[in-house]
Amino acid sequence: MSGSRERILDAGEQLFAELGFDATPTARIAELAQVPKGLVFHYFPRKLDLLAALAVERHSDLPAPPVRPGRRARRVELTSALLSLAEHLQDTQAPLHRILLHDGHQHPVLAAGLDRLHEQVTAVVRAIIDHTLPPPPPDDDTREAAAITFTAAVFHALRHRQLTGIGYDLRPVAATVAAGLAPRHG
Amino acid sequence: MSGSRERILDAGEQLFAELGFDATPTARIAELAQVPKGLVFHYFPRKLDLLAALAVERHSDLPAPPVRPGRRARRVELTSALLSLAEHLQDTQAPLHRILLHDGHQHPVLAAGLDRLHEQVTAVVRAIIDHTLPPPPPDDDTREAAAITFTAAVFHALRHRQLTGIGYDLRPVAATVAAGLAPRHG
Amino acid sequence: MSGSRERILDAGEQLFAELGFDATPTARIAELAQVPKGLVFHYFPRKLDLLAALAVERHSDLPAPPVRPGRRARRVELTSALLSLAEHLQDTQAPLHRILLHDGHQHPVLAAGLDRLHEQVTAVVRAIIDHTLPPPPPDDDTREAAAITFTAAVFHALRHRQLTGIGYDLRPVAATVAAGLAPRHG
Amino acid sequence: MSGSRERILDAGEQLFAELGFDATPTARIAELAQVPKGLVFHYFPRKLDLLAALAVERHSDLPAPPVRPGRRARRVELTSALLSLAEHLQDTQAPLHRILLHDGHQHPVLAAGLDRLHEQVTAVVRAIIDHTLPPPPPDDDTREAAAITFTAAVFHALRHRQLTGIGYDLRPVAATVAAGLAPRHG
DNA sequence: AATGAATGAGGATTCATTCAT
DNA sequence: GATGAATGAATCCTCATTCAT
Repeated sequence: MSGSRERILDAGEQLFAELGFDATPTARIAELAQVPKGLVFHYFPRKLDLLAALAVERHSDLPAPPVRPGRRARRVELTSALLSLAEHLQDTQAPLHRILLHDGHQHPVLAAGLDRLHEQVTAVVRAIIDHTLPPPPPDDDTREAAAITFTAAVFHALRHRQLTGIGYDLRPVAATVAAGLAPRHG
Repeated sequence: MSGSRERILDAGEQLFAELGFDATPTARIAELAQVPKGLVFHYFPRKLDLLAALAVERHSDLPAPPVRPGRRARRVELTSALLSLAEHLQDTQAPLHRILLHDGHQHPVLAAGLDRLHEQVTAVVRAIIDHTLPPPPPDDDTREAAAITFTAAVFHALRHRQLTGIGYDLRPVAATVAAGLAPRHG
Repeated sequence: MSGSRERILDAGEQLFAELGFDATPTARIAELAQVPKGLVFHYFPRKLDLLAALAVERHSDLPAPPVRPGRRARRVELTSALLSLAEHLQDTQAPLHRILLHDGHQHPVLAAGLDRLHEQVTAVVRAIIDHTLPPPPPDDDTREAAAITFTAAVFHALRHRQLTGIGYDLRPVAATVAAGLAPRHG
Repeated sequence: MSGSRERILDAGEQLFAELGFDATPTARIAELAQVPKGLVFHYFPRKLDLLAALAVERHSDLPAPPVRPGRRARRVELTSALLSLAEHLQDTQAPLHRILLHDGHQHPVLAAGLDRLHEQVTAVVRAIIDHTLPPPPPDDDTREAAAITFTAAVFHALRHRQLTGIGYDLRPVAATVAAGLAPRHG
């Protein structure tokens, strides 16, 4: 059993998330993983292979949307549910997410992981809409457009935080999306 | 007259946009600028100073929104105006914008430039709303929320294109934003 | 039964001939031999031991000279017989020969193998002279000198091909050697 | 004026000749040249560029054939002149010659240098024949064949010495070549 | 201001070899 | 005998930065 390989993946995940792929020396990964430098290359012939392995082996499904099903929802709850999803993502900041957002261009597998994450967030947003929007339900296109809109903004917020260290206020976005889902005049 | 300094800035702008800050050797900047390597450090003691100088000296105001004022606008034109703004930004891809999006974390001045760009885009979106949304005008908060929402999505689209090389479809976003601006039931 | 050992020798022979001793990683030998890396070192504690083993175990006698004994030969056949020997050697290019020519300095056993090969070629050339040179027979020294001369040139041709990939034209050499064997004025 | 560059070339020439290209660490070149490691790469971005530069900048014309023109020559002098050329080459062993013989395959420029050297040696041999062979002069083809034969053997002798450290006896070769140049029976 | 030689600290990667199982 | 994880020294090369002129 090779705990070393996992420790290397752990170390890579942590350091790539923290410093970025290019700025992380393999020596430091080995150090953090407490393995000799050569072992990193035993498992991952090139540094890039470690990055790719992370994208493949360390993806995790997004936690289920934090809504209480079966409860009668009101409009105001849509925005707060959306915001709590966003906050959750910003606070959690899964290391892999940071990596994908920062180094998604380094390898096709990373870009794929980014798309996957995008789709996952959209799915959760979709679910939130379905569970919290009071009837009548929106038509499919409207709902999808709303989900995509919020997802794009969430990604921007994550990236913004990564670049500046400051959270991005998504309340206006949640409000706009909620408004876009409201029934309109004929 | 020191055309050299400008040529160095030009070269840095181009290469940082293309390769990223870290991946651009100063030697290559000197080469592209056709100046000796030492001169780069004469004007910009550290590589980072060149990057910062770019953010300070090479920002440009966003072109005026491509709408014809004084013309009676209809709802459909709001989304198309928003989309043409987004397309314009994606197509133009000012080098400095690429730099800000990719390396905004390298220096406070860059983060500031990013905020500035954000505000500029929001201003243009605001103007588009004002010029193309048929009466009655939305209240200020609603308009602002819509502007912020579209701006966030535009930034995500720019970054998405930078990472994957593929344009991001903002039509659903424009539709949602437009819907969020429509008058609703009491 | 340890077919593994033979497969390792096969792989080493092929790769050393192709890439040279220094440029051949043991890992690649193991891979080609389809054995685990550790097994290579089980049989051959040092990489050099594998090379030496090749020189000892993989030498083969040169094929008999391609002449039909008992047949009346004419002068012209001497040069063509010499050339066909040379061509045969250049075309065959036994892996071990390539190894000896390229890495003869790595180990005394290799140098010995090189001498052995030299002697074998000389013997064949000697035989060709004996079988194809019309009477009167040359004196021993003359014949030996001719054999040595052609052998040296053959080795140069083999090495030339190894370095440049281009065959070396030995026709002038064969002609000179044949002329040197011809009876002269008192 | 950069004496450093020349010192690096000197060091490379010496060490490549002594140890071979692959077995010579650039660090050791820098050390011998008494320059910092980085300077080697300043002048020769890749190790191979240094090797190629040697082939281009360090070739030297072969010294004029050690014959005294205008003097009446006898047959015996042909063989001794050829041998003294060979001995001269074996003793001198210009570093570049060792490099070409050992690493001629590393770069096209080296292969070209090898051809050049071959041609130079042939030219000298040709000149020796012309100056020492008593009349009647041989026809052109015969002379050329003799020159090529001796050249091939000289190269073999040089390589033999490089591999084994032992000089190769070219007397039989010289004798054969001389015999091949002698006038024959019709 | 201008120049390019000089410097040396990394940094990725290779690879023979060892060793516990 | 067989296995592949483990080891770490060695090596090529990169690059920001300094500095003498």
